Amino acid sequence: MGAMARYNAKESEKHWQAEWDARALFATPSHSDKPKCYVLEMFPYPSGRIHMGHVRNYTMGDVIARFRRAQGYNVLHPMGWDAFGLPAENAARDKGVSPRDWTYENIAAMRGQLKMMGLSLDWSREFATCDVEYYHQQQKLFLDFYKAGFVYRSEADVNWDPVDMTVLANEQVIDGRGWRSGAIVERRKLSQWFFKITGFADELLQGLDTLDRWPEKVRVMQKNWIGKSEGLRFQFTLSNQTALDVFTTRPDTLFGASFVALSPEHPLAQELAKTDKKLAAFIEECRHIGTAEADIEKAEKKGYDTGLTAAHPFDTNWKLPVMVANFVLMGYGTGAIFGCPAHDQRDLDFARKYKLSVTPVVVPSDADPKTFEIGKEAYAGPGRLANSRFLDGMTVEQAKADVASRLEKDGIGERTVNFRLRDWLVSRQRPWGCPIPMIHCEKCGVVPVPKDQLPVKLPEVINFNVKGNPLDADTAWKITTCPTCKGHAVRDTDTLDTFADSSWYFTRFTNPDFDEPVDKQAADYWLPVDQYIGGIEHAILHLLYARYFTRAMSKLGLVKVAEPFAGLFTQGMVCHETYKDAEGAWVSPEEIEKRDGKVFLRSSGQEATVGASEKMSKSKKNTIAPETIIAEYGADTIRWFMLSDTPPERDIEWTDAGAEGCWRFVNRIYRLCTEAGDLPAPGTPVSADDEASKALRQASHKAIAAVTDHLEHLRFNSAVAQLYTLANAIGGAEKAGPAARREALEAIVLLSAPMMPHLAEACWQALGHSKLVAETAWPKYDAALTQSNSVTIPIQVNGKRRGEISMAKDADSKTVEAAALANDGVIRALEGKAPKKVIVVPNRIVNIVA
RNA sequence: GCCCCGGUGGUGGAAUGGUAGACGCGGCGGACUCAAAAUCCGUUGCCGAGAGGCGUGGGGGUUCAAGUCCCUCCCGGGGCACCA
Repeated sequence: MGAMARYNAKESEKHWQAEWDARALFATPSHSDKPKCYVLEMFPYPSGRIHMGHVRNYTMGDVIARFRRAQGYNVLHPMGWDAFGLPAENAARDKGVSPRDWTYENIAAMRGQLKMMGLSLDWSREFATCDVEYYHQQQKLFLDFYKAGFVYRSEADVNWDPVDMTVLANEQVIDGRGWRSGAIVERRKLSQWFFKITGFADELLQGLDTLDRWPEKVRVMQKNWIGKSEGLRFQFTLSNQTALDVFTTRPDTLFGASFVALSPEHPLAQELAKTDKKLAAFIEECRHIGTAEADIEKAEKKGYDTGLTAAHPFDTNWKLPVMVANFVLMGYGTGAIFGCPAHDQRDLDFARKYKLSVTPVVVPSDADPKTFEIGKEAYAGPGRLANSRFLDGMTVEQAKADVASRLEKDGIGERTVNFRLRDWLVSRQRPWGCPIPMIHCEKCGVVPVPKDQLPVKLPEVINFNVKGNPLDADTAWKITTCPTCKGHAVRDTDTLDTFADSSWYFTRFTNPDFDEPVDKQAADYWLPVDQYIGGIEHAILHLLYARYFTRAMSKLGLVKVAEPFAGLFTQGMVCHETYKDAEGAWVSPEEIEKRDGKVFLRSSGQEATVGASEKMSKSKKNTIAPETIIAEYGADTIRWFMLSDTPPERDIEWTDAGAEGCWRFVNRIYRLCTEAGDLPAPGTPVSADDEASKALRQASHKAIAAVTDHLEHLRFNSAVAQLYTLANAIGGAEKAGPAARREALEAIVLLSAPMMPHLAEACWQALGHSKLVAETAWPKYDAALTQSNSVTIPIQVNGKRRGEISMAKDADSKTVEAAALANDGVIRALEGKAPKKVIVVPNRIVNIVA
């Protein structure tokens, strides 16, 4: 045994990364007899540096990729860059650099940082969405979608900055003002491109049921977002002889109606406001309550009586007042409703305020219809109809169907399905995105760019010293000829929402060099992604858009699958303590030091206050730079930290003490392997001859079984705990034979390899192997060795633990019962009483009922 | 308001209805050292000298047995929101 050698992570990691590269171990072959496994993490925006969130995300993905590779799968594990978007434009404007150069420089820097993490990525497939070749293929897809009728053009509101003469993204509008100019933002109508995602609303909803390896939470969020509701659309005839369309999901409550309400934005309300100043003022008031004040006014239901009445469809003598109400949304249904206060809380609040009638028409089964009354709470549950003429006695479902059928027969109603989901507006008036391959001709109108004239490339130089969209101002780029009539025409100067870029990149990874968007053979082999990993913040939009794209592509015959991600995992955030100085300004972790459980500023020695642990963010100055940690301890330590202790779906807190603990463990494994003493040659068969060897062998095989199972289920923290347990067993097994010790050491190296791949290679070499761990199969366990042949069985008396006995495994119940009753603690607890009943659960527990 | 998750030692967290607190961090005691670091050994839910008692947010229930299942309430986090 030599002096304790410390593991030189820096040198070792560089060395093994070079070895993996030299053997191209992670380049995925296009043909293989092995089963496939596609592991993917959400690709990053190239901001310039990786952060702890990336480290956590990519570590988890890498563990799965390496684990599956060792298990004999053909693994695809690619990486790329979500490279279009606003930050590059901002950098270009602020620093005068080209967005292209800025982006590619950031990519180079981040690629270097990711490589330092030792991720088993197939870098040969790397691309950025701003690569001409990628957006070229995306333009072809856009044209395919257009041809198939998945794309249409329509007017839509945009945020317009009248000073900068530009369209703003929602996040660029702060308190109603442009973030850069400070000008009050106006709403403007522009002709915009839409993807008709609503055409797939039902499919996208039903598809959720097939995604059994998605978090329930995400499926619920998507379901709510799509927001399907089935109901009835029908007409009221108003006192001014016009017809008013309303939508309801509760046609059964029609006899409980006490008013009809319009959205303030409803055309009829607008029309009436022209001659009714008070109504105009009310509508104006509603408009103001819009966003910020909504919280203050906190949902007080308000209305205005238009003086019109609506005739009840089943009794034309029955007149309902027509109100304009602030809680009716124009964007949902028809923008008009009938109110049934007894069975809808909003309607009830409204009715009480304006003293409208409240008639219960659905009575719960445990209530008496004669006396059932509505107080402050509307009743929305099941029951039988009452006060409803021909509907009386029916269930809610029966009454819904009956009303719908009658109104359909009368020709004034129709059953409809309503979705909350809207079509996807994809036009962006921005220069750093995928140009929309369309041409506007004075004579021919909107004409697609013929595929053989693609790509529509972004200009080499984008001039930001203009008002508005640089592409629009670039006449040389914009002016073109019409592909149809050869006449004067201009290009569409909008680019696609960057969510489009990330909606099919995983498909492109299956063959990124193909000269069409999709190599069907490759895509059909690799898709769906078996395990997708990313942040919960993408639970709705990115994942829904990607699902939509895949379905649309599937309809076009480009891919076989309808659902792109068979398995989804959403990891938690990385948090850190926050610090503030005496003035209340945020202070970064590097600026403080801890002494005697207190925190002081390094610069002044002043005491600082410690705040809650929060998501690492620049604004709260509580970030830790991954490269600093890697430089200090190496990539394996930071990877191990990210996997330890905290379940992967929860938020993890970065602590220095925890990082040091991880580094100590790295060294402990290294020492166990390098100071193992004499071991038999690799491959020597093991037999358990003595107790100590047998115990160690059992520990090894239990660990193999447990770690394998935990990794299968992404329980990284539990896998980590098992490895600590095995390390403890090896450390305490001086008496075990050399063969059993070799077996245990090899197990711990192979099992920890997906998490700490560089350390594993160094240890594997120290154990005398010439092949790399990255080329070595996952260890197998001997089931006989995962169980001991004697078991400790606790004995309870009346459910309280009073003793324990050691028994042979699978000993028969009578023997166990006799031993239990003979136990001292049990005898004491029984106090001479005879047991009434003895429950023996084999190998687990005995409970004596006295 | 509705829909999801959560609530376990000082702390992060384990636990197919069957020994609550595995494993890590931290603490305490010790060994080695001139000393420190590193390392190693022991110990560590609470009360109690001990026997023992009490303990998984509160209350109730099912069961031989409940952190786990059921009811109810409280607290924290997330999502959606006047969606008719």
